[in-house]
Amino acid sequence: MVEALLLALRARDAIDPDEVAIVAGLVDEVAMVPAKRTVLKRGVPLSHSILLIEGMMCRYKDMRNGSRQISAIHVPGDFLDLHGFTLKHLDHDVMALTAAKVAYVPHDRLTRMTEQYPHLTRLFWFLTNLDAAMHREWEVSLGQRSGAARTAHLFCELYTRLALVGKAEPDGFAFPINQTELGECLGMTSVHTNRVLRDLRERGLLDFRRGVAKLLDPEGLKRVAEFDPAYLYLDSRPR
Amino acid sequence: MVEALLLALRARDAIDPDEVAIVAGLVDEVAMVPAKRTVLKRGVPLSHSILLIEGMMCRYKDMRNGSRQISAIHVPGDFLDLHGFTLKHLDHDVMALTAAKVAYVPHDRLTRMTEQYPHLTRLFWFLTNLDAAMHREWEVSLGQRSGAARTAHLFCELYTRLALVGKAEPDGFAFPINQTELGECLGMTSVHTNRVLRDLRERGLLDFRRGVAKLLDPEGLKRVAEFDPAYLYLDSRPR
DNA sequence: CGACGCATTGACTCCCGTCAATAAATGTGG
DNA sequence: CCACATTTATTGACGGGAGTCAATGCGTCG
Repeated sequence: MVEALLLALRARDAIDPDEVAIVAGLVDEVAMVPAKRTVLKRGVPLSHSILLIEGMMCRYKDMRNGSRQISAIHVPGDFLDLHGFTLKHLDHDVMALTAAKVAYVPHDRLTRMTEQYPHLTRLFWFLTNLDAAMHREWEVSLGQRSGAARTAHLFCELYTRLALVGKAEPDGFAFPINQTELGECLGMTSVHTNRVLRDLRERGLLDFRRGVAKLLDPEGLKRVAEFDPAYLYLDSRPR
Repeated sequence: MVEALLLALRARDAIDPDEVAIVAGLVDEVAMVPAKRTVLKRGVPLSHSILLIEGMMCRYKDMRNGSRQISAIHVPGDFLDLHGFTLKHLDHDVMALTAAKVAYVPHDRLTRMTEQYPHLTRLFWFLTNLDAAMHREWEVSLGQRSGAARTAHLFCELYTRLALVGKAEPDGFAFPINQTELGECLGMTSVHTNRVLRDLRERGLLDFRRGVAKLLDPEGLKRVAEFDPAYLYLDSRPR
């Protein structure tokens, strides 16, 4: 159940067998979620956090005019709302992009973890700081990168993160999202997203169609994106 | 020394006197920093976190073409790099916008805090989650808001945060930043920033000149910005 | 007083949004 | 398996917000 989470943690620090058991013991129930379902609404008091086991989800905020900004994409092994443990309610919504499987982690178990297991506490704290690091990189994308570079960057990031939990193919990955939603990640309209995707395809960099991403030229894509995975903290060291 | 931090914490949860002493005891040395100085460089191993006592700073990332994105502004009471405690090195730089006063908090003291004081640990964890919430709101600004709305939003946010630590006047606040740097927060060039500021001034919403921001029409500014302070979590409750 | 940083403005360009039409893919019921 | 509806992708035409380049003005300070 927590295998993907352990892969993510082990990429950042050593986890001993006791800790594996404790992490596994955090999970209460497991549930299935249909695609497109909003699973967390802003402002609602929280009593548990949700670990994504299978599928993909996203965090987003809606504007009054109907537009939407997606602020993060979630892959298996990610918590959707570990930050909700200390925030107590969210400032954003979370929605399933695909049918998904999730595990519930009651906040009282996390509280107990903070009382008894400081190293795991720091690791979980690290996970929320990693979320923030990704948010910062998205700020850079939205503020400074061109449409094409920002699109390329998103695909580089997702490839890296999915590969870490064994969900990527050698040349690409499944990314079941439409162009409207992709545009909502990138701060672009679906029309412009479509044009950017055509441009990247014609340049032999990326082919994204029908929910499948093929990295035609990974190195070229990284170059266009100015992608440096340092912000993903893929170095195992004591935390 | 830690008064502003305590103001920020008390706005979010009750702090008992023992905890005040522990927080005060986290601080090691205090230092002055001249304006424009980069105080933290990405990638450098960290052994302490830095609390901002006086002045303003920012987090930023530089692009290869010389452009820069500022991803956060810091006010007194903010940690510049509390996330560095678990990340161990930063993914961004931090620079002083003004002359500033900072306090060093050794990581080993924070580690001891995680071992002995779970409630304070959760509060400090909360602070980093608050950073992430602000990053998310900036993503929304950069992705969805127009230049004028995003500028208005930034000033609304800063007014709220500065007022919380007693650094705002009734009708505005000191914000010692030039239009180039302001543009780097907003993902715009300095030229366009200038035009947006003129527009907001002519509309009677905001007057920002020579490092001083006057909110001419706070309600109108909030309306233009679609500013909802919920993401700043200004509700005191057990964490 | 002169140098420098910063602010302001104009002219021009272009990336990207808007509006709209059409095609292609997907789903659904009979 | 077909007919139809719905969603999604694609493309064109047009306009506007924001970038670029460049000139000028202004405030500060050694």
